[in-house]
Amino acid sequence: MVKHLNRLLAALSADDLALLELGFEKVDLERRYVLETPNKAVDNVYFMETGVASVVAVNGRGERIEVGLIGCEGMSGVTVVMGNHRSPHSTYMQIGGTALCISAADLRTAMSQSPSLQRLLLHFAQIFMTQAAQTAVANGRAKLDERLARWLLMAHDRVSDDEVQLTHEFLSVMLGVRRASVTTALDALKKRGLIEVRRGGITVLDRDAIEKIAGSFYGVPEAEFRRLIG
Amino acid sequence: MVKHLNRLLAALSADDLALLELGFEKVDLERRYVLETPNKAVDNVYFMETGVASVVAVNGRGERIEVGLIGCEGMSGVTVVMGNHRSPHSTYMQIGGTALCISAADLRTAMSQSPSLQRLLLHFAQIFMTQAAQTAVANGRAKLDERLARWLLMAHDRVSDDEVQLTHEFLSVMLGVRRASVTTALDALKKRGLIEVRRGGITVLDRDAIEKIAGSFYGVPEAEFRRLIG
DNA sequence: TATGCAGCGTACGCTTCCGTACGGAAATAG
DNA sequence: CTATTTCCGTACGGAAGCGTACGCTGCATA
Repeated sequence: MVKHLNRLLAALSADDLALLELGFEKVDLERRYVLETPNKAVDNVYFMETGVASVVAVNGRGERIEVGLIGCEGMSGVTVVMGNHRSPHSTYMQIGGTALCISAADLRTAMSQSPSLQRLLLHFAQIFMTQAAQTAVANGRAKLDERLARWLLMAHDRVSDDEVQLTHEFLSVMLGVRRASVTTALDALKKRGLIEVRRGGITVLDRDAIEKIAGSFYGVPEAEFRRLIG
Repeated sequence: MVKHLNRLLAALSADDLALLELGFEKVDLERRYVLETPNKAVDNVYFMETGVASVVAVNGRGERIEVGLIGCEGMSGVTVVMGNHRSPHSTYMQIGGTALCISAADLRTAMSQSPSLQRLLLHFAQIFMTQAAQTAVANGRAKLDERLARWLLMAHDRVSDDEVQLTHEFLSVMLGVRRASVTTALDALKKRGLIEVRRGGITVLDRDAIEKIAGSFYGVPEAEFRRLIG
């Protein structure tokens, strides 16, 4: 039996997995690929294998900011799990990768047939909600270097090696700050030898030290994941 | 038949309501009363009638900040609806009031007996999640006056008259800023004639103008509520 | 090999909000 | 009625991050 790269699928029973696998299609998702559009029905749900997607909100001034991050530990389309068809946020790939795609209709059917499947996906929805809440905490209370550290750790958790491939520009959208502020903050980490910065990529060198900077702004949803899914 | 003050209960069918009403107990909730404690099992769930409760997170420095607001449109214990027993946040009364209280166990039983009840409560959970996400947006992108306007509007939606009873100190915890910053920001609104400020209370005089200040930082979860629950 | 562009480093004045703090006014208790 | 506590108004220096902008560099294309 093939082990799934996606940690939600890896946690499912063989029966529940079988319910989903009929509808699965493996897809490549390039950077900037749009998984969900605000207030439009969600047609497909993606169980990420590699790569990272962001859930992003836009305000009235056209400014964007990230409210959630999804990688191999999760899925897009949490709204579908909650019995809904759309959400006010957009979701797109931040770092390219692959995923198993299933139609929202097929997922709904599978969930209605298996309480244990529904249970697991609802648990993930709660973790995702906790992530959004902790993002609110970080945005309200943390300094830029702490928020940057938090984001790097969350991204690091979701990539296979130590390299996070993205530009300062993208990162600035995630954090809701200027591109120049990101450059400066990254430079501070670089000078302390905690990361390596290249054009279009950041390599994590000293994760422990970065965790110290992030402090309690990192780790709450991650602990919930371990508790609820394992 | 008695109409329920709580808007979730008001939206339920007679059958679903009957499932819950056996377990209900009407309770008075004073300001500062704690409904949920971080990482402890949730014993009771409250369908608010009057008053306002806050879901609050604490960071490693002991600073607090609000991630969600609950009034007559909702319930505490969203975590129970998602099939869980606890959450990393605390919930307590911000403005005293009354609620219908039901044990988490009874709520779980009722939900398992009625898919339509589960559906409605899940819809509320999604609205609550949207609120947390929008709080992240506001904390990351909005200026203090915008966030204050947003909070006043959300509180105003949840009280019967135009008076919101709370101190600057409480409000500063909600917004995650200094008490003095709240005083200054309120003063600016007062000078424009949009609110009246008294010791321990704020009266909304010109809601439309306050909505203009809040801009798109207010209204997203409210629209979701209308769409999903009505 | 030249050209263009996306991405990065840096700089400067400015705004917002913080940390701290002091004093006065309104409510509450003795 | 006095004492005490809670709450509110205000002030000042300072830090963080913004808006803007200019120039350099690595990579891709022709």
